[in-house]
Amino acid sequence: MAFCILHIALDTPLNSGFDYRWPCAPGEEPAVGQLALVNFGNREVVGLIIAVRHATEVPLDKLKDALAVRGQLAPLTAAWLALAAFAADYYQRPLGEVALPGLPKNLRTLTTVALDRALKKLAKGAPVHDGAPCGMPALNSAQQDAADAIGGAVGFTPLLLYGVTGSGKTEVYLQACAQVLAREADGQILILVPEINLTPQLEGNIRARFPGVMLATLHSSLSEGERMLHWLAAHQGQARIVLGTRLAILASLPHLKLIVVDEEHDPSYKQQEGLRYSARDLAVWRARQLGIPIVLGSATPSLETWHHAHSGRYRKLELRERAVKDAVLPRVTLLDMERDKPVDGITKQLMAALRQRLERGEQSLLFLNRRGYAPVISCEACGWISECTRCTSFMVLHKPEHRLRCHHCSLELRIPRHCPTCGNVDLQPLGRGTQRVEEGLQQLFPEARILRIDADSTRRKGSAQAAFDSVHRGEVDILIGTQMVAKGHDFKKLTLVGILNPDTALFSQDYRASERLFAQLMQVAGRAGRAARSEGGSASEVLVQTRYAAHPLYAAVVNHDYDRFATALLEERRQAALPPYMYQALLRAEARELALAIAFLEQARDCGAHEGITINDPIPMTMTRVFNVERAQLLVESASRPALQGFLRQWLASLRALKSRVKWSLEVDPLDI
DNA sequence: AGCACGCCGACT
DNA sequence: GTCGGCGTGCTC
Repeated sequence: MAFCILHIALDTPLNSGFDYRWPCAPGEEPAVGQLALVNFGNREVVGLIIAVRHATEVPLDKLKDALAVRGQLAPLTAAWLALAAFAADYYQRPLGEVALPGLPKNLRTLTTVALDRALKKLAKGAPVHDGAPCGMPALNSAQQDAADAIGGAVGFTPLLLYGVTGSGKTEVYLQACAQVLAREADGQILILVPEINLTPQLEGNIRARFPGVMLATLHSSLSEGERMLHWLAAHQGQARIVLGTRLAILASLPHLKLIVVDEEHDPSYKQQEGLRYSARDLAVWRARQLGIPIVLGSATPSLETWHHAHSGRYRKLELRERAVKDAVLPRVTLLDMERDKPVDGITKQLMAALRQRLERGEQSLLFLNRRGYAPVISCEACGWISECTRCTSFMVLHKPEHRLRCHHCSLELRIPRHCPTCGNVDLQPLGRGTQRVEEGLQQLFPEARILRIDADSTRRKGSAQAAFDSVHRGEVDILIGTQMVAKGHDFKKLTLVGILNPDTALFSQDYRASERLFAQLMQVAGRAGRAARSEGGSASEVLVQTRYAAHPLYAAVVNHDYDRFATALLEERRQAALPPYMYQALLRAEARELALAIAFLEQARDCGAHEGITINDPIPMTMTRVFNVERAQLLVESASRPALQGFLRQWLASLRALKSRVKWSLEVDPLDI
């Protein structure tokens, strides 16, 4: 019997290509990009055929026969395989580890019968939404120009859609989508959003706008069954719009014609474990490879994107006004905490503003990016503080649960009655989290309806949605929340945003902290005053409590001037030789003893040397210990991306050869250093 | 990563 | 005499 050799990528950390025999007549070989079921070790796994050959260097007695080829499924396209290969190469991981986890699990584990059933379900009539088409709202001229520029772009065209919150970026996306759908008979569009809780809103918009057009969503909270159905709908070209979070960048989209990355600056586009890819960067690569336009939308673009837009690599489309007529940007005022000492974390001026909204029946939002009651408790007598025994961090006081909790290893303790070192019973909470602010507010405004939204208050499934709904229905006067409340929601009756304690980010070690703080302040400020004044909306304002009212970042926030701020920041980065003027990779090591991790990194430092590459000294991570594991890292830099890529490839080979017992990993383009 | 094989301490 | 600890090494 004639056979061919299938070169198959498997989800293994090392050397992901394995050869298998497949009995078949000449001319009837399976296609590259098809999935195959094989015996690997003593288990059955599904792999991806990446080459079909007639010879192999593997000794014939080692070769096994592949068990089955999933012939009923169209092969993944060469373009998709190229994307996976690029990502594997760029992030220095084996191909199988990139390609296979990107596929729905059911595709890998399902019996052929179940797969056939799913395919039949899709063939019979995909879940297409119908309903009365609703018309496109009129765009202002800047929006129209932007939509036309996107819709009419030919070939690889990266566009930055730069517009303040409320300037109507979503409308621009939708109208550009309409143009592309109308022009490209079976064209597909990929829309990426940063978080799952933003999808329902946009999903509703898209369904209403494009009745009869199939929309598939891809994000981590789908059930496995749904995920496979949606993935297949995209893979077979039935879904013409795919809306998803970062993992959707690896969706199979054979007729992709436009990519939209909304809030492109958002850190959640960066995967923070396993394959640490940037969905935004892969999206740009994918657009270039396919020769299609890509829109990166943001009110506060990442400095990388800003840099490209100003060097001419990306085209900048700007929306200067809020889209709703008469809606103006909220007035931002700094409240100097040195002059107006806060009580219960709230200054007199902010308190007066809250009282005024209560009297007018309007809503207020207080933003504090710190959950729990207090970040630490301490003994005033001996100076003991509630440190985690497993991490380099503090145990946070959670008063409603009567617990101390470590936010890094989730160690929980009952609140000690007395100091563990000196026995003093007077243990004091230091600092202020959302729970404590909520408690203070209830005393200050006993008549107000106060709601706290943070990861603790929304632990149960669906409770976040329920909380937001009750705000929308006007059942809440004062909303207090962490970054969970900063994104996406338009609260029509909200006219006051108070920012309680943003200063810590100003003096952070992390050079990206100020960029992130600005984006966060703009985003949370954007929750206010979205309704038009002519529709009864009143002037809305943002009050920022700070001890550093003279800081240039706050001046830029007050003036809504991201241009100047970003341009100045970019110049600082250039002078300090930081990204985007420098390309970085981070080697991390972890061990029970810090010295072991450092020793490994020193070995790593000494076994690599290369022209144009800077290898820094190993340093312990800021949070050295997490869950009793000590961590250290080593930064590698180069002004040339290709040089860095070339170096990393050979460096990793020598690191593997060290056969160290220390657990290590490499991150390319790290966000947090 | 899994999952074997493999060589040394406490149990029916 | 076995059960099982997790150290080393392979998977076409």
